[in-house]
Order: sequence, then structure tokens, then C-alpha cells
Amino acid sequence: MDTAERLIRSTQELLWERGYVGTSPKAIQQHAQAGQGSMYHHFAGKSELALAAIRRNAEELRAEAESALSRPGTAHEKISAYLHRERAILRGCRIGGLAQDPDILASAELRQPVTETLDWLHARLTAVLAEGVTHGEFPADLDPATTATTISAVVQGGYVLARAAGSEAPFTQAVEGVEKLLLSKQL
Amino acid sequence: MDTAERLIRSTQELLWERGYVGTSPKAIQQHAQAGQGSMYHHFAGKSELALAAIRRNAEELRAEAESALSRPGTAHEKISAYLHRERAILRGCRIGGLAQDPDILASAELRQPVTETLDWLHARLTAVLAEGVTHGEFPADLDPATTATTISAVVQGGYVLARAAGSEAPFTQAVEGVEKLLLSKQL
DNA sequence: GTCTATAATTAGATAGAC
DNA sequence: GTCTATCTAATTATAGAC
Repeated sequence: MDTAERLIRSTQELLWERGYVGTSPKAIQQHAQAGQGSMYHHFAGKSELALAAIRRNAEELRAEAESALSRPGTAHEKISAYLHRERAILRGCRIGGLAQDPDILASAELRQPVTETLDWLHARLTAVLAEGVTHGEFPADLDPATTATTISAVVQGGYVLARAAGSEAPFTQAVEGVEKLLLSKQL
Repeated sequence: MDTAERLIRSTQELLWERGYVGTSPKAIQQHAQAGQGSMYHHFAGKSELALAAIRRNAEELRAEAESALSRPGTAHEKISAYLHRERAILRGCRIGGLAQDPDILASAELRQPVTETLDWLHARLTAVLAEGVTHGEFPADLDPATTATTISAVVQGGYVLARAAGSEAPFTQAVEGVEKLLLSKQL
């Protein structure tokens, strides 16, 4: 693996664990086993490297979510597969976590991939729920877009509660609760 | 207002907006209009001041949540009052947001009030939902503790989605969605 | 209690040698 | 491409005068 690649992957890890404000160029260099000069040769600075890492994290998140949401089966099975997919719960969401970072929110460039990824996820969840309504799996009064936002919020909030508690249990329970509420809507 | 009080309140504001890692002693001093010496006279350092500010934010959060949850009416009305209480949505949750901060999570002392406050909220939501089940407002198969975690997660996740989008809409929609799911459980 | 001086460390980067 | 030297500002304090 070349240096630029090691730098990006190290930044992905550190952004995920410590956020943008909590990640220094020095920490990135040490994690990537690259020198100062090397880092500044490949990237103009911290924010440019962070942008590459955030985009990469966004790509990976989309691929993993899409894998669950495009599996064969009913709409409920797809949502369930998404909710129960393997996650490093205590690390939090690699994209959603950045929404708490003041420097990310202050930069239109760094914020864009965060916004776009969550918008994409919302659209995918909405499409799957709409498919469920069309097939008579859910009642016609279930609004796909609204419910998609709720499901996405349960996942993001589940991460927050789990990290605060230092335990995966709140995430698991939050997901279980929303699934039960959704199941009771099934015809 | 005396200096110690101004320092605590300034730290409350800054922790809420920028987190612990993103808040420097200098920024606190400027916001509080206090000098270096003054700050270090009243508090041993950043973390001691942050602890006081986090505890204060936790108290305020509890008071505001309790105000909604103890209003007269049905369980559903209490939950609804909690969900729709006035919030500075784009600022995020003053307690939940800290669960994303690496230095908060790494310190048992700073983390404790975060954990405790969310645990308290969970217990209060659970009690109100249990009351709703007892009174026949919700079906007996609704598990209060699980549903309380889901509701709490929707709120925390709603904040995350709203901040990422730069709009209050996702929060409002996430709350609306969980309320509709909950209403459909009503007898 | 508050102020100013001082300081060790890190953050974030530039310049130029190799 | 990578390394080392250098640099300015910020971070997080401590010391001692007033």
C-alpha cells in the first residue's frame, strides 16, 4: 500500500474515532507511518486529507447499507437486514458522528459528503418503505419519507446512547423497539 | 453575576456548541470576560470547569424534560409534550452531543454525568409508558423500557440528522414518524 | 481575586536538502 | 517522494506581583 493510501486510511480511522477537531496531522502521520514532508507532499493540508477520508468513509458506508437494502426479500426483511447489519456500535457512525464536529459544520466542503450520504440513505430507506406500501406489506397511511427519517434517527441516536452508556445494549434495544412498532403496522 | 458563575455559564455554552475538545480555556475566558489568572483561581483547570458546566447542563436538561413529562394528562400527552418541547434543534443535545467527544468518553469523571442523565431520561420515559400500559392506553405487549430507548434514540438521532442537514426538518420529521408509529399502537 | 509574565507542548504548516 | 529544520500561533497551564 502506498503512502497516500496509508494516509487516507489512517485519517479515516482517526476521524471515525476522534472527529476532525480531535485529530491532528501529527497523529495521522504516526498512524500512517509517514513523515511530515510526505504528508504535505501528497495533500495540501489537514482539511484536504480529511475530505478524501470523509469521502472514502461515505463510500464504504453506502456500500454496506446498500448491501443490506438490496438483498432479496420483502421490504421488512430489507429494513431488518439494514438495522441488524454488522456494526462497530461503540465506534459510532463514521458519517453521522461528524455532524457533531464544529469545524466540519463550519466548512461547506467538509460538510457536503456528510449531508449527501445521509440524504442518500434517507432516499434508499424511503424507496424500500414505499415498495412495502405498494406491495400491501404496510398500510397505505404509512408515509415512507417520514418513517425513513425516523428509522435513520433511531440508528444515529442508538449510536449516541450506546457510546454514552459504554455499552452496545441501547443501540440494540432502540432498533428492537422501532422494529416492533413497525411490525405492528404490518397488515 | 460573579466570575465563577460567568465562567461556568460560558463553558456550558461552548461545550454545547463546540464540545470539549473544541473548547479552549482561552475561548472560555474571552466569552466570560475573565482573565487567565481569574479562571485558574476559581478552577483547577479545563476539566474541572468542564465538569461543573456539564453538571449544570445536565441539571437544566433534566428540569426541562421533567417539566414536559410531569404535565397533567395521558401518557401519550406527556410523551408528546416531551417530543415537541421547545428545543434549539440545530445546537444539538447539550448532553448527548458529548457522547461523541473522545476526551469526554476517555474520562470516567466527565462521562459520568452524561451517562447518568441519559439513564435518568430513560427511566422517566419508561415510567410514563408503563403508566400508559397500566391505564390501557397502550397494549400490554408494548415493552416500556424498549420503547423508551427507541424514543430517546429518535430524539438524539433527530439532532444528528438536523445538524448534518443544516435544517430542523429532519428532527421534526423523525419525531412525527415515531409518534405516528406509537399512535397506531393505541387502543 | 485579578493581572501579567513566562513556558513547555502541540498544531499546522513551509522551505529546502537529498 | 521523503526527510529535517524552521516557524508562527494556539493550548494549557504555572508563578508571582498587585
